[in-house]
Amino acid sequence: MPFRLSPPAILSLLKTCKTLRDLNQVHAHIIRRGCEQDHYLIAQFLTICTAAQPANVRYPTAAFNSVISPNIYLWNILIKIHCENAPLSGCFSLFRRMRKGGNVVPDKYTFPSLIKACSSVSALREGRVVHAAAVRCGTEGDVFMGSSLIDFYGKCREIESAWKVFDGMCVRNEVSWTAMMVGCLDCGDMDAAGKMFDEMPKKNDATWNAMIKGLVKLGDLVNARKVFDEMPARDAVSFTTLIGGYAKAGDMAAARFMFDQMDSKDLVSWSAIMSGYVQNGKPGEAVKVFGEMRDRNLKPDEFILVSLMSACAQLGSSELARWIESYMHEGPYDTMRPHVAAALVDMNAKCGDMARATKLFEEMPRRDLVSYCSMIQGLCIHGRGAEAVALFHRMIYEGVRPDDVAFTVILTTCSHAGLVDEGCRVFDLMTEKYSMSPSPDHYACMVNLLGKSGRVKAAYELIRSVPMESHAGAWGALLGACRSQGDVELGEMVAKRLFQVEPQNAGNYVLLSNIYAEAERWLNVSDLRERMSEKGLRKVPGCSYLDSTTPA
DNA sequence: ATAGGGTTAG
Repeated sequence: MPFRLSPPAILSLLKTCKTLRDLNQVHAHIIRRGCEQDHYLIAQFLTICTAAQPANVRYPTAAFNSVISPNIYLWNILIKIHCENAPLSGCFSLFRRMRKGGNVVPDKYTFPSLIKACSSVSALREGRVVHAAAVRCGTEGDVFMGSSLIDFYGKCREIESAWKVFDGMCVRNEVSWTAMMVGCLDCGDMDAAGKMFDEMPKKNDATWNAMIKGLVKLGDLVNARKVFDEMPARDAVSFTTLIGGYAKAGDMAAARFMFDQMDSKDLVSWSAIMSGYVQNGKPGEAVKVFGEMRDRNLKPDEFILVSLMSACAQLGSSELARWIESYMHEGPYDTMRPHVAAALVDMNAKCGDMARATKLFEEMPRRDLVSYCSMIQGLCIHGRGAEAVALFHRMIYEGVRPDDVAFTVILTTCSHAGLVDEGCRVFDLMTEKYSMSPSPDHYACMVNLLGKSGRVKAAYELIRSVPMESHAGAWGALLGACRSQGDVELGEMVAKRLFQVEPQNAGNYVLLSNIYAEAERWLNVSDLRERMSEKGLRKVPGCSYLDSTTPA
């Protein structure tokens, strides 16, 4: 390093930094030039450090630590960096360190980042401590402080506290009003939210978009669209929110219409339309959108690639899977991030490469619930039920708590593989150890499991005790089991219940009719046919999987 | 330098 750069030169060099290596070089210039105590330069350095390496708080912290007496400006930056990238405990120890020996007084810039860190993990107690500290420092009257507190209490579902802050503020702006309105929306209080929306003196894009999101969340797409249309200037967020709403409602035609109307699509909107297609079982469309995106020379981000991998898993295309993996290998993608790693495992398992899925799974730094489920399901698909059960227990042993989806996956696996005892044990585990109440899907799995092994009576006893309105699927599964076991008496009983719960479902009539037919009780068969036509029910014609891929 | 709005996996 032959030159001694002037501080302004260092600063302009700093702004070009991309990698840790670049930063190291600039840092060396700072030290060489003896600028380590230059507060302004160090402040810029910390900011750019974090922009380049968000997860790495050690480097900016080290640079900060070499400053002998950092001013409040520097402290605030470092605290913010920790609040956005490090565990809450670290943020608080830094805050304590500042208060004890920092020779500085926290100001109105110090607290909002701490509050935000608390709201991101719903740490109510800790947030109250910060609130109290801010009051002691006399900064509670600041608009930023008030707005972050409203957001915090809203996210912690402490709406009364949020109101108290809101009402106590002497100056409010759009952010304060919007945060309060979002608090009302999150509490499901649409009336209060609507009142806030109408009464607030000024709205900006975030306000309008928050209201659209609230309506979308309620499933009220008509009013969401109305607000969208009334909005003075719709931006990418407005479009994307509505696209997400249409996608969740299964209306991909409307989602696509919105998407096509956007004149400046950003990565998030591309991600939203792709995940919409994936959610609605249209993986081919998702892949097509990905192609359009690449035609425009846009670089996909991790969100988009996760959706693409999910689409690939649905297609089961090993060629595409290999392409995606090599594509990601060449780019700046972190395949160890939980969502990405889980998607990779799932894609490989569903595209037939269990060896690759296993390798990726075992190489993960920490295997999370979703990756475990992907692996268990993969083993199930490949007929390796016993290994799937073993993996499920390893997951629990590793301290990962199964949720309802995980239990559905493992129970389906047991049913698929005919592992009756194992399935029953898992079901007991769910209800006893984890005290979860089984969903209709769980009951349906158990009914299939017991039914397959001929224990239709046991299946009947299991679901008789739970309210049947919510368990039509399980009763349907039981009727199917009665059919395959040829149990006419139980079949009749089950069908009678189903006819009450789902009078429109022709499938139940057909199943019972088949049970009668197999028992050669033709009178009952024709009797049932008559009842069906009286109700105007017709069996929906079945079609093969191959036919269903090319719908009319 | 600080606060509010949209996208990801089983």
